[in-house]
Amino acid sequence: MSKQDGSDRLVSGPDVDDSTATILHVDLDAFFASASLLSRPDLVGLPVVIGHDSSRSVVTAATYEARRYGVHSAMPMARALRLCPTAVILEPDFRLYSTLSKQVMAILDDVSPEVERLGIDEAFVGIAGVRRLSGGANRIGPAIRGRVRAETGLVASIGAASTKYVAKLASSRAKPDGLLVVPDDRVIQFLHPQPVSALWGVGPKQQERLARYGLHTVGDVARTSQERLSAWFGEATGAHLHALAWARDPRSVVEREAQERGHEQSFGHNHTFFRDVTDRGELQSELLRLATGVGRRLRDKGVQGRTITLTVRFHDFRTITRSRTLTEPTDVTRVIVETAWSLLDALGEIPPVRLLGVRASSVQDAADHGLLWDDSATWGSAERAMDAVHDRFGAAAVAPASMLRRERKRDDTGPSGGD
DNA sequence: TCTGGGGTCCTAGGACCC
DNA sequence: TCTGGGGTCCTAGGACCC
Repeated sequence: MSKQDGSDRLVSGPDVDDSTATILHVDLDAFFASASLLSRPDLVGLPVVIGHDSSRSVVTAATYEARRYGVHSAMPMARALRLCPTAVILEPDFRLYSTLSKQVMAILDDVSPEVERLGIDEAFVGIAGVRRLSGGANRIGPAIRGRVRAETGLVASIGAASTKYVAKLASSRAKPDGLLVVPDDRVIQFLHPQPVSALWGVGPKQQERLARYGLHTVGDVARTSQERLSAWFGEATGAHLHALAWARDPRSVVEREAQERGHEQSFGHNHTFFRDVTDRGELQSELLRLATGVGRRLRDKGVQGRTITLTVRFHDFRTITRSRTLTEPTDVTRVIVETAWSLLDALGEIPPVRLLGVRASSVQDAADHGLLWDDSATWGSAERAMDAVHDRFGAAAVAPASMLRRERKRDDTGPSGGD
């Protein structure tokens, strides 16, 4: 993939043939960092890193100035600071990001009815249906970039092609602050020289495996038969790699399952402790806190999960999961936390714990359990009542007693007090 | 270098049923 | 008596993406 610091930036001129480029991929440049700098103009031009200033934190986002030092997202904060000691660290402000994201998406909705959001800072826009009225990528692209800049102060880069995959790849090469239109007759020459990591789904591990077979570029993969790729990497992966290497990507815009379903397939929370934890009670109360968040989100969405998964990461980063599929799907915190507790109990003696997680999956629309008069139904209505109070008076108003105790304890130490 | 938190998808093995 | 093959569900782990 691109080097993320803009050093291999590629943009197209106004005369490139845009007749086949029916899909745009719009991606905000260094979104969290740029957004945070809107209220800190004094920091513009300096290396700025978004994240928590604590030893177990990682970089959430970095400005291009910081990236030039080798800093990138997901990098441990300690390492980032070693690479770039002058970096300014800013706490993320997700409320601000969400507001700005909605503004940008609204601009895209203005451009075309075919907009598919991908996370908070990117989207596909299908423009086949609007090109008669609004022109092709060469006109719409700059128009979107201009509006985003004027109305939000943010910078968007845009890739355009006939497939989602190539459009997304093009936007990453156009960064920062660029537009790259890739016509169909130039797709192969654009695609094949790129490293295999440019293939969607190829990360560090897969890259290593491909290298062992002498495959280093997308072209190398393209010239390998699908049968051979499937034999080496498995049926699905082989077919996937071969298709992408020839720029075959049949997905249309707004064909995303979650978007059609209206909700995610799973809901989970996890938490990394500031220091490793051995105390059973502390583990249990953290599970309660996590399960409370999960239950709340299920009820908010009107869905229920049938499989509860506990994740435990030990001090040495070894990570295990244990799951249980319930006979009935649930949105009841009590049921979720008791399942998580029993999964934890079943582990017996365990090493010090670094992270705990709780996730509900096999999610379906909430069933009508009105006829069920068991404990969980009682708990369910109690929790719904609590949700309502929560909505009116805020999080502190209602919480299980053991959580309140825990929150007080947290306030005592403070989030960075431990390190 | 010492690794966040939100997710998705794939693989593989075992249980179970027909 | 010892045995096949397909399908589905569940569990665990892991890679990957943003």
